[in-house]
Order: sequence, then C-alpha cells, then structure tokens
Amino acid sequence: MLRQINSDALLRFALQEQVFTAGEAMAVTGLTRATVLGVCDGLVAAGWLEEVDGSPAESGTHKGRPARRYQLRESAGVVVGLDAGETHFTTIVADLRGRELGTRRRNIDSHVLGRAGRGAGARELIDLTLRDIGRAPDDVLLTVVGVPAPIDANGMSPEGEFWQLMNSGFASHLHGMVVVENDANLAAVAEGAHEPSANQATLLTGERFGAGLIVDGRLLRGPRGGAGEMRFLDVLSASKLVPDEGGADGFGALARKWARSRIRSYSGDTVLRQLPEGEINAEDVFRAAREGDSFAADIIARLGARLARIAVVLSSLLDIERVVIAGGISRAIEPVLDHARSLLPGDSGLPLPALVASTLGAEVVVKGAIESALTRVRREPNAFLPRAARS
Amino acid sequence: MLRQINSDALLRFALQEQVFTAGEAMAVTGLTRATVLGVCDGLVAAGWLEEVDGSPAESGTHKGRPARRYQLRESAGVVVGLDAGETHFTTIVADLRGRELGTRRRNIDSHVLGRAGRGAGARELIDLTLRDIGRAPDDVLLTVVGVPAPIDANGMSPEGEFWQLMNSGFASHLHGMVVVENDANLAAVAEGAHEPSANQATLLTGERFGAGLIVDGRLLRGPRGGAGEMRFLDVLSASKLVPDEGGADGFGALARKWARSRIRSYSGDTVLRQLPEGEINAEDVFRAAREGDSFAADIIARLGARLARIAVVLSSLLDIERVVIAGGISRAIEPVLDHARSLLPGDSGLPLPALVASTLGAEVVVKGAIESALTRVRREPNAFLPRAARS
DNA sequence: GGACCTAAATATAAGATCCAAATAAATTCG
DNA sequence: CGAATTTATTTGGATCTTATATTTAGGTCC
Repeated sequence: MLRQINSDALLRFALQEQVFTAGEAMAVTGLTRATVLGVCDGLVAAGWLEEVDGSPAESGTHKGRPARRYQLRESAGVVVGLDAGETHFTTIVADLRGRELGTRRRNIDSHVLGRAGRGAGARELIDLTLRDIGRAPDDVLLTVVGVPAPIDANGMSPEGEFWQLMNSGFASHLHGMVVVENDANLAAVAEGAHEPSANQATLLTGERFGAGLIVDGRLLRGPRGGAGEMRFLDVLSASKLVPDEGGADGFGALARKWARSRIRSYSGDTVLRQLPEGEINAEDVFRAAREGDSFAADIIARLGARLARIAVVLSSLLDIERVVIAGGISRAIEPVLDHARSLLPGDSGLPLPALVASTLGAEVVVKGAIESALTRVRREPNAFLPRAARS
Repeated sequence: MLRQINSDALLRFALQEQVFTAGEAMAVTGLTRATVLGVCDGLVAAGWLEEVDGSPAESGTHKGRPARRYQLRESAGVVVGLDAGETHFTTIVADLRGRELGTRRRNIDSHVLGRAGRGAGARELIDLTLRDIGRAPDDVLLTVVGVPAPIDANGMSPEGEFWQLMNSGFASHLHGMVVVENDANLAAVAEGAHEPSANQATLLTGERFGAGLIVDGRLLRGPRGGAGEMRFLDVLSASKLVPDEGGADGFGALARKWARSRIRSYSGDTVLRQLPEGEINAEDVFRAAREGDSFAADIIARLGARLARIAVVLSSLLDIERVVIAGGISRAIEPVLDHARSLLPGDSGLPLPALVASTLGAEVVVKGAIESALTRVRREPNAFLPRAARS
C-alpha cells in the first residue's frame, strides 16, 4: 500500500509516458516538486517505477542540474487480451504502455471443445504467448477476454446454450484477474481509442452481428449486457414483432445466405453459377461484385440498405455521429458503405452519421481487449499490485 | 470556502436527512466523531446547517449524554423547477430536501411572446411563486428549466426556428444559476427518482414526442442533445429513409390526426361523427374507445402497435427494462398499453420491457426539474453557496 | 439526593500529507 | 574557475485526520 494519496494520479500519468521528469509530473498533477519526488520514491519502492539515468543522449543541451527521470518498470507487469471467438482464439500480450510484445492465433472448434475445453485452450494459448516473450503467468496484471455473447456488469451472460458455451468461465482457468467482455464492445473500445469520438457505434459484422455503442463517451451495457443487440431490424422491416434468425447474422453470413438462396431464382447471368451452390461464400460475392457481376451487386445493395437503416436508427435514437464497420470483413466492405451513403437523405435536416470501415481488420477485438485492460489498470492502478521487484 | 476536505460528503448526507446526529454522520462518512463535529461547525458557520436542540420529545429513552443534532438550515436556499412548454409554463419551488413549497401554472402562447417574451414570462412566474411563499429571488440556488427541444451538454439547441424559440436563453433572464434541459429527459429523471430502475425509457408523448433514455443508470444525451429522438419509426416502417412529419408527433397528436383524416373513409358507424370533423381531439377518441366505439378502438390499436414497435427497439438495442408513458395523456393511456402488451411476443426468448403509465401526470417535467436541481446541488454542494445567515 | 452508568462531546497528542521557502547539488556557459 | 540555471533536498509549518484520554450531560438505581 502506498503512503501518498496522490499516487494514483501520478501513476496514471506514468502509465502513459515513456520517461518523465518530476517537472513534467508537476505540471500534470499540480503538485509540488517535493511531493512528486516523494510519491515517485514510493512508486519505485512499490515496484511500479524505476529511475533511468540515461541522461547524456537525449537530454540534449539543457542548462541547470539534470532532472531525475523515471520510467515504468519494464517488469512491473503485462496485460493480456484474448479474442475468444467461436472458431478461433487470438491473444496479444502487451506491456503497460500498450506496446505489443507477443501474439498468437489458433483455430478451434468450440462445439467440440465445450466450455472446459475453451477455458483450457485459452490458458494454453496465453501461456505459449507468454513463453514466446519470456514472461511468466505471474507477470500478468489483468486479462481481458472478448466473447460473442452479451455480458452483464458481473461478466455473466443470459441463459442460452451458445452464450453459455462462449462465456466459458474463463476466470477460473486463467491466471490473475480476468475480465470478460462482449466482443463488439471491445471492438468499440478499440475504435474509440484509435479515433476518439464520444458518440460512435462499432458494428462487428462478420459471421455474427453485434454492436458496441459509445454514447456520451461511455460504453452502453444494459442490465443483461444486451445493449447493442440488433434483432429489432427484421422486426420492424417485416412489420411483425417476432424476430427471425436473420437478426443475429452478420453481413458475411447474410451475403452467403442470400447468394445461395437466391441464385436459383435469379434470371440473369452471374459468375457465381460457376461455383457449387453450397460452396458460395461471402468472399465470392464481394469479389464478383467488384468484377461487375450484377447478381452480386444486388446483394451488396441489399446489405447497403440494411446498413443505411441501422445508421438512421442509431443516429436518430442515440445521436450517433460515426458508424464503424469492424471485423475481418471490413477490408471489403467499402462498396456496401458507398451504397448505404447514397441512400441516406442528405437534405432532410437530419444529422447523419459518417460510415467508415475499420482499419484494424480482424484484430479489432484483441486490440480492444488490450485497450480495455490498459484503461482499467490506468483507472485504478493500485488495485493491481505490480510484480515484486526482482534482482 | 470551507476548511475541511470532507465537507462535501457530509453535506451530501445532510441534504438527504431531516435531522441527524454526529454518530449517524460518522456511520455514513466513515470519519471520526471529532472530524464530523469539526466539519459540522464549518457548515454551520457557512450557513448550510443549524443546530437543533429539540431533544426531549423524539429522543425518547436514550441512555448517555444526548447527541447534538443538526439540520439543514431552512433558509439556506431553495431550488426552482420550470416546465417551459410551448403552450404553458409550470413552476415549482422546493426546499433543499425536496419538499414542494409553492407552485404556479400559466398558459402562454410562445409564438406571440417570442424568445424574449418567454424569458420574461418565466422570470415573472418564478418571482410570483417565490413571493407566494415569502422567498426572495436571492434564495434560489439553482433553476432547472425543461424545454421541448434537444439540449446539448452546454444547454444549447440545434438550429431550427422552433427549437431556438423554445430554448429561449433563460439563463440571461433568471436569477442565479440556470440549467436548461430537454423536457423528456427531465421526465425520465422524475420517473427514475420515483421508481428507480437503471434502464428505463420515459416517453413524453402528449402533443409532441420525446424520449428520455436512462441506460446503466445514466441519462443519454448525445453531442447535439439528440438522444431519444424517435423519427426513425416512420423511416423503418415505411421502408424509406426520409422521415415524414409524423415522427415528432406524440400519441395525443396522432390520435387526433388519425381520427380526423380517417373518419370520412371509415365505413362503419362511430360516435365521433357527432362532432365536427375539425374539432375531434385526442380526448374524444380515448373516450369513445372506452365506450366501445370500434373506429376509436382501431386508432387505439394503431397507437398500441406503434408503442410495441418502440418497446421492441428499445429493449433490443438498449436492453431497456421498463418503458414509462408520461405526460398529461398518461392517465388515459392504459388501453394503448394493453394492446401493445398483447402484441409483444411472450415466447420469443427476448427479454421484453414492462409497459407502464406514469403516475405523475402532467407535472412530470417540473418534478423532474426539481429532482434534477436537487441532484446537482447534492453532487457538488459547495458549488452553490448557501444564502448567508440572517438574523 | 447521591452513587453509578452510558454515550456523547471535548481536549490533547500524534501522524499523515502537502506546500513554501531556504539550501544544496549538478550542469552549462562565459 | 565562477556565474547562471535548473533541479534536488531539507526544513518548518499548515491542514486535516485519527487515536486516546478526559469531561460533560443526561439517565437509572438505591
């Protein structure tokens, strides 16, 4: 336990800087030099900081007594991000300044593994990633896990076989503190860190569909973790109130399903007929559309219309300024965005959201997990004891 | 300026209690008796508290030395709530414990008054209400004004003649600190205080339509104050993307408009034909429905369907647990709720929100304004200096 | 009424945190 | 080397808080 009250504020500052001097910390925290140095002493003793004396090179041509410079201790700890999807796991281990130290990816079959298997597999992959970079499980201050299921404030998911399988009780399998979060919410955190906007929605829409909503700078959750579910779309458009299964499908799944189900009744010509009907997938549709195939272009247009509806609802109901399409599909999504933009009425007086594709690719969720872990460590650093000093 | 650091926490406690002893404050704040008494001394000196010595009656049969008892000073100040609607103003003056001291209501014509007229009228009505209870304008610590317009974090509204007229620059007309807020948001605050639920939507739906959304215990606003706008409804149901004017209409306005526009083409019999077509209003429709008129019942059903759609969207997208219909119309709204409930699918596995009518009637907005004012004063009491002690 | 009990108020000492000012140290520049 | 400059360290004091002991204001019991 640290003695000084203001240690939190200073530690928060230290967690964002490479190296810093007492003078810089004084400017940020508003404390006196004496106090800052006192707190720094305490943080060094606790194992958070170390004094760095590489004065000559970068200090340049300063007059006066050189300042003591502090730095987050390299071995104070690391954070782990895990994207625990249905078909693959991705890990990233990062230091407390957010630098990526190691990463691994592995395909899995959740329905074969079961809950326990997912938990064990996660631990295994994390341990391997830690070994890659020469770190021990004890070094991990916090692990954030993204899963495709609603997550409430306690990390629990509603009933439902799939959701309970995805939210596999990681806390009991992994070392140290574990936080479980919805994958789309983590994607939103990643996008929010990458391009700060207090009001944006991040649609994670590959195979499944989920949205992370940031309103007034805050991630929405809901008592059952259900904020960001989009099943209402089919409800409204079909003017009935019972959602069908399509509501949970992402754009990738929809492109595949629509292509397979409509290709037979399509009267025109299409390159997709070269493939067996049961093997057409989303990438084929997007590729065909790029090559000018009109059957594929029609599917793109339907996706665009769907996105436009989502954008209107989010902008109207939540005053969302920016809608980001994230996930692996984001690389190919631009034609869908184009069509959606053309549908949005420019002259209605309504403020309309910008539609953009994520640049973080398939790694949004893990990156968001790391970002979320860092945010939590920064918010209350003293809740995470640093790895004790070693020789 | 108070000396003690912990005065805020103790003052917050004092603002919620009738009378309290040092021992009670110790339990709540976790401070020592010596500290609590020291802070109380300071608060008495500053004019916030007064010591009350009515020990005999209620102290009952306590052993030991009787405790000193403190109380919020009656004349420390009051808060003012103002519902500055389009057609009427309503004021409430309340003391710092939320007891209503005085209230007034006045019909106005905003389009005749203009911005300056609304501001002057508001000041006049507030001053009259203060005079009613023998208080001076200087006693007002904070005035919260509810207006039918989107309000951003700075109290400003987007461009638009109507919105700029409603948000009439009250800050420059009224005494002391003024906070302007959207009327539906204040209704949500009132409902939230009346029946706490961390996730509920309050639909203020008489003539105009607005929603106050509370998600994760927090009121949503949006960068332009646009959170809670519902214009998307017509967008989705009509499968087009440009909203028509109906989107901003409340249930009262819709009942009237639908009745007037459809009564001619209605083939059956209806009691509403006894009225001139241009004079049918919402109350007539609701009354006719209660009496079994099938034309009116059809309109009720359409309103119910609209509400059901809203409920599904709010529940799906924001995990809303409870939808409250507020405003003057809430007394008659039960049939609409009934029909909406019958439309919600009970077996879809979706968590569905409860639909309830507000019990606060036409006063929701003012009551929310008072509640909001009290919350703000409680959050940082020392930002509001108490009225200086008088003899 | 007086001895005794109890819970609160008060007094006193001490500890923690922080600042302001004075002093000491380390470096650059002339 | 000395002046200037910038930082570090020391010192004393102010503020806020706790802990402990003492006093006070009521009760109860005899």
